[in-house]
Amino acid sequence: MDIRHLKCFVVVAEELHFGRAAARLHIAQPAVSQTVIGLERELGLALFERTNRRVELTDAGRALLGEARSVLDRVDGTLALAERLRLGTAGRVNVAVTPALPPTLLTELLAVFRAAAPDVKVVAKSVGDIPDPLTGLGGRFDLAILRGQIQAPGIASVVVVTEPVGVAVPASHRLASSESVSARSLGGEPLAAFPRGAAPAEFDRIFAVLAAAGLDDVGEIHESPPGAVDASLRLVAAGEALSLKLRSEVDAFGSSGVVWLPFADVDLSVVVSAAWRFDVTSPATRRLVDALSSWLNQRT
Amino acid sequence: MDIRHLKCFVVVAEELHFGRAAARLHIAQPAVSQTVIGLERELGLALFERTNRRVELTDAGRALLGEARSVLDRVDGTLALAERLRLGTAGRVNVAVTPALPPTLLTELLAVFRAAAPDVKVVAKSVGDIPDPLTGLGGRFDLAILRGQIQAPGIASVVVVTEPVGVAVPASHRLASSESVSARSLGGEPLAAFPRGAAPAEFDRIFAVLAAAGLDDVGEIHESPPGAVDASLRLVAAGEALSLKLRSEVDAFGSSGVVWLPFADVDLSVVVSAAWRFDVTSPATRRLVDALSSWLNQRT
DNA sequence: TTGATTGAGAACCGCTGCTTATGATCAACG
DNA sequence: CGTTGATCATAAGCAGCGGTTCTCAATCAA
Repeated sequence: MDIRHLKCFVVVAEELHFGRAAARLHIAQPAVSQTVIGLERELGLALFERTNRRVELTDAGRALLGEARSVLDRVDGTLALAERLRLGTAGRVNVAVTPALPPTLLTELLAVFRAAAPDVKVVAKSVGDIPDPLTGLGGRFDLAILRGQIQAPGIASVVVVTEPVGVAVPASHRLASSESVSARSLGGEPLAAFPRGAAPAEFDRIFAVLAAAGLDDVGEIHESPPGAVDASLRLVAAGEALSLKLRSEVDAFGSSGVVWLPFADVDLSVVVSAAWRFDVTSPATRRLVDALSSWLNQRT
Repeated sequence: MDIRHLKCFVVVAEELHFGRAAARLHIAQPAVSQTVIGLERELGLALFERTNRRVELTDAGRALLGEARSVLDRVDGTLALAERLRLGTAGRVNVAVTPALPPTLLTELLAVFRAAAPDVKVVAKSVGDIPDPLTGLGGRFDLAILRGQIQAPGIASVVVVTEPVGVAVPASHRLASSESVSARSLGGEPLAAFPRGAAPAEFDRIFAVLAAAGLDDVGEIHESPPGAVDASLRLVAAGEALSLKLRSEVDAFGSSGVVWLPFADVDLSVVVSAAWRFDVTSPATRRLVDALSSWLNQRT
């Protein structure tokens, strides 16, 4: 049995006329006869009762018509799904996400993706601070949202947002009333930060910049798990430490015992970018990237 | 796209190995490659990611696998239904039924049919007293349950039950205490009966037999619609008339003001038979007929 | 490097499914 | 009652497709 057989059967059943059925199928009438006869032979059942003047469904034909239609419906469904997969309006995109992004960014991005392609299943997976998740993890990811920018052959990327790092200060602290702080003024203050081992390059870059701006005596460092922004900020709120943070991270922190101050003399910006393999991208990924870039343009 | 394509796709997806898939499909390996490639071309999607050492489903392949399986399931369902239709364990049988059968007979027969073939839809339709519903109504019926026996070429029949006609008498009537009645003793009594026009041959046969046995002055006749046994019996219960009835009809009549008496001198038996076209019978009809005859044999 | 494994490509061939032409049958109609 | 038209089935021919076998290319293990 074949889809061709079923299609032929269904159309003849609808027309009850071999000639018209043939016209609808864009084939000649004898082909229709042959196909129906072939199906009847294979099933061992008469599907139609033909007089030379009228064609009628047999009871068996009536019973099988529904089944045949459901097969064809499923086939159409399959083709439709293939179409959507091809166009990128359906599918699955695996997104690698680094922790410690601006707190609302991921949900914003997911909303953008959902709006652009509701039937695309976006699976965001938090990865450690891997230099290049796209190629590094056996290519299991289609898209990556990272801090910094990837420099690798075949990898395209776009900056999603860039936000300056400042200092989270307890409301009771002597610096809390300032407009901004200098690097040097952090001297001797206890700091809450992620452990150096979690992202040595980032860690060293930050303190190199601060040192260059005059911070020579770094105070004690309270380590919190990477990505655990709240843990650091609770220490700050308790007056136990200062912490390098994004303004949005402080804003998102519920309790109000913390003040965010920009640096006056150094620029510690966090750049968040999206990256994907430029050569091999699934249609769904391509569509998400397009949605992302048009969202960025529109937001200027 | 073709069922062959889908089957091939599903098997390869299950085996993740073209050679083994070919073995399961009982074809050579290149045919499997060609078929899968053909499907991928048609859909415009890569379904598998092949290294020479490993075969994996792509995301698109994973998404389509379920669809493909559901198509194949429906196809299997269709073939299974065809099989059952061929064997007669599924289908539809149109049964022509004459009114005025013994009251419980039809439900008994339907129960027998249901037990023999639960998935066969038995549609009983009451027809007037047509001499031969099998051929007379454009052959729309597969089976007929009738009074009397059909004598027609190509029609097979079997007697289902035969039951004597007696007289339903009001409990207060002078005859009510008799063991039986003679034809002559009905002389002058008002009778409740179906109108002669409903079945002239039957009507005339009955009264000819009664006349031959000595009934020469038939009383007034109250007509009830054919098949309206209760209407006649209510007249009897009210003492307004006698009525020719089957014992089972009187037994089935709820109220108890009616007595059934057999005839002492005439034999007015109702024969109920099932009839079907001997040459063209659908498998389901054949199965029901078989069930009926084995039920009759077993009931001896 | 060598051998084994595995998927893809090439060449061939028979079956199948489409075509056109024709036949058979029945209803409608003059 | 023969004729005509409509309709489905059959016949014969041809092209394409799906299968085969043989072979190659790439990769991994030894």
